[in-house]
Amino acid sequence: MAQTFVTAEEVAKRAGVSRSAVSRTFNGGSVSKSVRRKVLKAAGELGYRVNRLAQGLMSERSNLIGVVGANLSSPFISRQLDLLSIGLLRRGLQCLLLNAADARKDIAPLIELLFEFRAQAIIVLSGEPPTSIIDECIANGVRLILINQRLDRTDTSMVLSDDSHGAELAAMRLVKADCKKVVVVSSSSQTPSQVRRANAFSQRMGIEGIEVVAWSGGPTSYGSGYKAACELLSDKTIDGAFCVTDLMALGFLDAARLEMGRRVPEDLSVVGFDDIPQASWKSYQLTTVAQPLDDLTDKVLTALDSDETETRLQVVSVFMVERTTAR
Amino acid sequence: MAQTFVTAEEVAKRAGVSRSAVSRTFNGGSVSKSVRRKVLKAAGELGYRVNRLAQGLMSERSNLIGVVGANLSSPFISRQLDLLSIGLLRRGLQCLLLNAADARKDIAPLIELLFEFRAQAIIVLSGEPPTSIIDECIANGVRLILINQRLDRTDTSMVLSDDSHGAELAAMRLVKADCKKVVVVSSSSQTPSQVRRANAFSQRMGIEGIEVVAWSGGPTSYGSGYKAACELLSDKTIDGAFCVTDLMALGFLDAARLEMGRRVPEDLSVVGFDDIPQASWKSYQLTTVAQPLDDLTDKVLTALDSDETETRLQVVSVFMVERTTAR
DNA sequence: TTGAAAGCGCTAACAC
DNA sequence: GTGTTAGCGCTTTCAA
Repeated sequence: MAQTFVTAEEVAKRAGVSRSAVSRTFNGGSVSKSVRRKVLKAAGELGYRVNRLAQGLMSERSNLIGVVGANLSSPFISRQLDLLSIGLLRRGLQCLLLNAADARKDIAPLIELLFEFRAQAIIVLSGEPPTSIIDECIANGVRLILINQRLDRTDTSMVLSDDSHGAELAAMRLVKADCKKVVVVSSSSQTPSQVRRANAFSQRMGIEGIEVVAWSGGPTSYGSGYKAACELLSDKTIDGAFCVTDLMALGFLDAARLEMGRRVPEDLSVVGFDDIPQASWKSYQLTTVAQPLDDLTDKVLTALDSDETETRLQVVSVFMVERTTAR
Repeated sequence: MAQTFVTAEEVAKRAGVSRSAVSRTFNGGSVSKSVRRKVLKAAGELGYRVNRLAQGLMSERSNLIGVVGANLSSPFISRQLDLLSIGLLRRGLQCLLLNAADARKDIAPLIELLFEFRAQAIIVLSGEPPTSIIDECIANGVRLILINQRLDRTDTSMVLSDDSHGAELAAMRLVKADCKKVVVVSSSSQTPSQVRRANAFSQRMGIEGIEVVAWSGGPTSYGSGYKAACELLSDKTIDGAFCVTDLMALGFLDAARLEMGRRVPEDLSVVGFDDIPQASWKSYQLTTVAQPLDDLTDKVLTALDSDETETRLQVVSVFMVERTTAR
C-alpha cells in the first residue's frame, strides 16, 4: 500500500541524464534522438508515469473539468453525461464528476470543492449556482457553463434548448389534433426548463383559445406521469396532454391506456419532450419534441474551448418527432 | 482568464501569521483560537481555497478515485454510476470519470491516465484490464476494483452479482411455467456476466431435459432483443425465453406481442435480468432477476475502505421479482 | 502554539 | 541540445 510511484528523478538517474531531459522527453521539448531513447527505455523499465498533479501545480492548468449534476440515472441526464464524458476525454480533458443528489438545492459546496481541485471549467447539468459562487468563478478565471439554465448575466456561458419553441410546437400539434381541452403536466421540482415549457405551452393555448388545466406534482418520473393521468382523466372531456418530459409522458400514457381506459390517439393525444430512447419503444411510440443531445454537447464543448468572452448564450434548436400518440 | 487563486502565503501575510499557521488552520492542526480566527477572516476576505493538487503532492493522497466504464447511458450502468458517485462524495472522495466508449476493447490507456492523476483507487464498471496493468496497479499501491468481472487472481478486489444463481432462478421459473422449448438471448458483446448467465441457464435447462436454443447478436440493447424475437418466434413451438438483460427482454417482449402476435404469458413466458426501472412499467411488468444495486455499491465502497488485502471477492445475491410475464 | 526551513514532483528560464 | 537553478502551493519536521 505504501508503495510509491517512480519519479522523474529516478528515471533521469537510470538513464544517465538530467531531470529536465526527462521532463522534455514527455512534453515534446527538444531532445536528441539518443537521449529520448535512453529516457524512454528507463521510464519503461521503471514504469514511470508523469505526475499530473505536480504538472498542474506549475502550469496552473489542472486539465480537470468539473461536472455537477443530479438525477444521473434518468434517461435524459445519463445520456447527456455519457456524451459529455466522451467529448471531454477526446479533447484530452478529465471529468471530475460530483453528484448533486445530496445537495439538490445548494450546489455551492460542490463548486467550492471543484475550486480546490483547480478545475479549469465547471459544467452544471442541473441546479442553479448562487450568485456569489458565480462571481467567485469569474474572479478566479474558472469558466462556468450552465445547461438549460438561463441567468441574467453576460459573464457566464449558457447552453439551453429552445424550450419555448418546443412547447409551442407541442401546442400546435395538439391544436392540429383538434383537441378541445388539454392538460399540461410537470413535476413539482419546477426546474427552469419545465417552467418555461409549461408556460409557453399554456400561453400558446391561450392564444388559440383552448382550455388548459395545469397539473404538477412529484418528482420528474414515470410514476408522477402515471399519477397525473389517474387524477386528471376522470374528466372525460380532456382529449389532449402535453407532458414536459418524456419520462412523465410515458407514465401518463400507460395510466391513460391501461388504467383509465383511453385509446391513444383516438380519444386522447399525448405529446412529450426530450425524445429519450424509451419514447421510441414499440409499446409507446411517443410523439415528442426532440432535444438533439449531440448538438447540445457540441455547444458545451465549444463554450469550453472559446478562450474569451465569446458566445455567451447558445440555444440548441428542437424539433417535433412524429410518432403515433397524437392524432 | 489569467486570474489566479489566492495562495496560503497571501492569507498568512494578511492575517499577520506564518504560512504554516494557515496550513494548520485548514487541516485541524493545533492553533490558538485567536490565530485561527485571524486566518479564517483573512481567508474569507481573500476567497482562499486550499489547493488540493499541491496538497496531494505532499501527502501522496490525491483523494481521486478513478471510475472507468462504457455504456454510461444504459439504465443499468447509469444507475450504478449514480449510486457510486453519491457514495464516493459522501466519503469525501472525488470521482474522476473516464468514459470507455472509445476504448471498448482496451481500457489500458484509460487506467494509465488515472495513474498519472495519482488516483488512489480505480473502479472498473465494464471492460477487462490487461494483466500488465493490474500488476502495475499493485506495484504502485493503487487499489483496483472490478465489477462483474471475475479474474483468477487474489490480489485485486472483485464485486460480482451471483449470475449463475440468478440464471438458475430464471431457468427454474420457466420450468415452473411448464415451458417445453426455450430460448436464451444475449448480445454479441459477450461480456463475462452475460456469458455466465447464458451458460448457467443452458446447463440448468439441460439437467431439466428442456430444449434450449441460444441466440446472440447486436449490442446490449432494446433493439437487439426486438430483433431476437422477430427471428426466433417464427418457430411456434417456443414457449419460453430468458433474456440476459432487461433491456433486451423489453425489446423481446414488444416484438413478441406487437410483431409476432404472441400472448404473454399465455403463449410465451419471458424472464429478464437486472430489474431496471423500465421493467416495472405498466406496459411491461417484466418478471426478472434483480441485482440489488445499492448492495453492490456498498460492497464496492467497502472494498475501497478496507486498508489491507481483505475480502477480495464479494458476491451480491440476486432474487426473483415476480411480475406478469411468466406463467 | 508558532515560525523557519526543507522538500513533494514537476516545469521553465537561463546559461552553456 | 543539455544541465543547472529556481520556483509552483502546500505540509511537515524541527526548534524555539
